[in-house]
Amino acid sequence: MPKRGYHHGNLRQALVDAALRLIEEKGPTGFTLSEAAKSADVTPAAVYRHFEGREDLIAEAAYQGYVIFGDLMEHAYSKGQPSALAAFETVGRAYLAFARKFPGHYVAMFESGISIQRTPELNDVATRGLGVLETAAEELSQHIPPEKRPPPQMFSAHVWAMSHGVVELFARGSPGTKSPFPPEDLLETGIGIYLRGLGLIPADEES
Amino acid sequence: MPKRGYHHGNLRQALVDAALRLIEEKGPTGFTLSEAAKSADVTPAAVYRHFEGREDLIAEAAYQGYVIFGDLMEHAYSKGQPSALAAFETVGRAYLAFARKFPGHYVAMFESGISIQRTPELNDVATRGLGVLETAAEELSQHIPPEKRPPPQMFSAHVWAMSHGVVELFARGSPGTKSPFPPEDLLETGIGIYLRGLGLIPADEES
DNA sequence: TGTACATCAGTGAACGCGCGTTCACTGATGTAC
DNA sequence: TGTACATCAGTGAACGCGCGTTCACTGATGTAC
Repeated sequence: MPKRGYHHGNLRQALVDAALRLIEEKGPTGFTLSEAAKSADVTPAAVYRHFEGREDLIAEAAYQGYVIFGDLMEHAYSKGQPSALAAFETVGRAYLAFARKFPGHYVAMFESGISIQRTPELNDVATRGLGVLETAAEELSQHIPPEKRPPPQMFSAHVWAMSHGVVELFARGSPGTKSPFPPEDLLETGIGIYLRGLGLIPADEES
Repeated sequence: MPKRGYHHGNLRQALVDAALRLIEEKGPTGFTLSEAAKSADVTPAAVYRHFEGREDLIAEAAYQGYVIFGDLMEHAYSKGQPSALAAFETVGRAYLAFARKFPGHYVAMFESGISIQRTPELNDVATRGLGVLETAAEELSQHIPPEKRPPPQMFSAHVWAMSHGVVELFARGSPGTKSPFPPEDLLETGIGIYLRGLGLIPADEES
């Protein structure tokens, strides 16, 4: 353990971590600056040494989430290469994996009300992660028979929507929205059926 | 206008309406009991004549939402009869229509953290609305070639997830998640492709 | 129809609480000589 | 190596605020006779 002296040593990151933990537990609005400070063993006023205020702290948490998200998506994308289909499926799976593994980040990113355009840096990093999904969709799109090829943006919007829906409804402990299926399976089969509808998977082949 | 006397006349419903307006504008946690009371031209304490407290007021808003939701879903279902496919598609469209037309209710129902099991009445009415989706899925499921027939619950979970995802990401004004397509089209095409993947729509037919 | 009275929907003051934010401060740490 | 000093990360007290909730109350409304 780091020596606990008068100076914290890495308070900035400790506050972000505390915020993420709180956001994960109580939702984006259940989190308070004071509680995050307390959780880092520090006075609320100390937060202002490192952040402009409450919003700024959440934004940093979201930022870090987008960085991880972008890395995971890019890694998944390249892992599936050179097959456009494999790359796309791996990216889809990475989306859910991210939401499961980093629920605090996920909430900070997509449910905290933080605008993606808050700063240019935030916008950049967010665009990168979501861009991977769009790139994968675009590439896969080339393989779709032209007569049933939707615009790639629509394509990726569908997949994003289904992924997000599965996360929100079934991957979280929201009461009353339980499903007898694990979210991984739900997303996997859902995307599989969708891709079959696009003619990307033969009708008799399981993804 | 109702005469503004000492007694309000219909304060209970006025409070629910105010709550719905606030929830729609500021999200489920942005809403406060005090503000709802002020918005109904009444002291915060007056709320306690009609509700047990803040939670109870939100729960009533959600309850009323589920009632409308159930009615709309049932109506859509019967309108699509006797074709299982038409019924299903109409129900799907009704889902989005509800979210668009009653955003306050939608948020109160699915994002406020109110448990569906809060009261038996709430549970009943919620189960009814969502049950229609499941029934429609089950029925349509009969027409799916057995070798690619998923369990009906999985089927309806997919559709629910995509619908919810479209609502959350594209039907609301969440900044940064704009799509060049109207949510109606997104959902319509998304479900269409999905159904084609199940072999429910011939490959060359547009829904 | 008029009067006495019970009901009960609202008031208004008060409460304790935790919030985000500010401010002057202190004392540990790092640097210059 | 030792000392003087600047820096700056934290403290702790204070603020004003709006929140949800309680309470004794008041006075309009509805009812019984």
